[in-house]
Amino acid sequence: MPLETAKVPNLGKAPSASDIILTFIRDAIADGSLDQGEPIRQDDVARLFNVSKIPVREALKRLEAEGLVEFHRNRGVVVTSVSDPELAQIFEVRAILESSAIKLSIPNMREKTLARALEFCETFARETDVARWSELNWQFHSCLYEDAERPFLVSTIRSVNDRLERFLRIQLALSQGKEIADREHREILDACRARDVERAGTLVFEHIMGACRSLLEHLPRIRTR
Amino acid sequence: MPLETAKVPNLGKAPSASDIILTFIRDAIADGSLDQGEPIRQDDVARLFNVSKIPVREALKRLEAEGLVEFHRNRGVVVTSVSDPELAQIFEVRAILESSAIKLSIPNMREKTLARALEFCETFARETDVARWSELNWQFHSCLYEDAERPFLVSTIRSVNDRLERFLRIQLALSQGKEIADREHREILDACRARDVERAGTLVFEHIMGACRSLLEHLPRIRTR
DNA sequence: CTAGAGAATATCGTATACGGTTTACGATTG
DNA sequence: CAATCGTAAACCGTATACGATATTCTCTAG
Repeated sequence: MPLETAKVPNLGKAPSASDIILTFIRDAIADGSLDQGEPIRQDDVARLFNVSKIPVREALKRLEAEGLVEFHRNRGVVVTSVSDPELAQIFEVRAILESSAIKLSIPNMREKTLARALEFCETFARETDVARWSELNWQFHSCLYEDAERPFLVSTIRSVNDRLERFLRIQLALSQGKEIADREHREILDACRARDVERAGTLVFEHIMGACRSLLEHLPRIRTR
Repeated sequence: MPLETAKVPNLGKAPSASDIILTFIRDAIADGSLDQGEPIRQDDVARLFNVSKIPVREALKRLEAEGLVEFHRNRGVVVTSVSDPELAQIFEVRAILESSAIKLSIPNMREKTLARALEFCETFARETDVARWSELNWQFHSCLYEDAERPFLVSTIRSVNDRLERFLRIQLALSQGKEIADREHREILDACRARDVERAGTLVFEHIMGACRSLLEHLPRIRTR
């Protein structure tokens, strides 16, 4: 009598306290509620979740490895500050990886994928809630890389994107930010339809570096470094 | 009276217990003393260092974020297994990033850098201690990317390399592995001297993917996945 | 009123402790 | 004898506790 294995909630994969806290802090950095340079008090977070510091520290250690926070011995954890040149370099790595991904993807790209990408593109264009733009933007991008069948490449891109998330949200919210993104998305899609590998790669590269440029132009940075 | 801030050993960053354990376990995975799939018992490591489990767990959490180990809730931590396709994808990302890095580097490459690279190249060729090959190989590669002045790109390459470290050591130890690497290093160096950006990029890409191929050919993998 | 010493406070890093889950294994039953 | 069950041991995740370090406050000397 095999029990209905399908609909049983999988207890084995229940997230641990540190998993939940990890996601919470990562999101808080992404949406700007934790600004760069801002300290993260372990006891505060622990109290917030009614847990001890230990799962909090474990979550923070993972975020440290992801580059989102920094530990300062005996002084505490702060959200990593990103200087302009660093920001440009992170965008550049993203551009390198994403343009490679789309080049690998196009030769295998199915009609169905093109249709889904168009769908995401239009959902993005229609969405009025600023908070969701970045998420829909990612759906469009990652959809295009799916047929490359390179999960590791995509997850690497994802992790670079995580570092940029807070800035991407700002960039899209800039005047024209979303409109320009939408226009460029459609051009990229056209190149994919035409199976023009080189053009698509170049467009993706420029799409990303363009976002970087407009961000740097509009960010009045008063930071120390 | 600004003291030489550059060369003062930064006491503020004295390594914590978890830092030391992190390096220890990472090295153990790199040199093969911890094989893939092998469990890492928190209490054992703690006893080894005469500390509690807590710094051990924090180190493991960082290694989890680096992709070197996996937590299985209530069952323990194991060294991440890498399937053949995954391995190929990691090598490919490395090839993409390193070929881009050298292309960005060559236009700014100084004579001094070329001289240093040649030095590393020859030290690598002369070295007889298998254990040091991989380290010297990295010195040669990273030296070539220095003039790109892209620290983030180089650190991204470094982190991809960390995932491959255990396999790179195997690859270099294969018959002819080191000799082929040496020959290709010299070709790459020639292209750099000639400032031939495209050729250098292609050579680096092929150098890395070639290592990947020879590794996959010679790895008799009996793993489940 | 200011600079500096010293005490009080906040926060950190880690040890110890413990309940909960998984694993190993011998007992039990069909 | 094989399969299942029950129990004990091993191991994990997290709470509590505490010494160490950093920071802030207070008080005093100049």
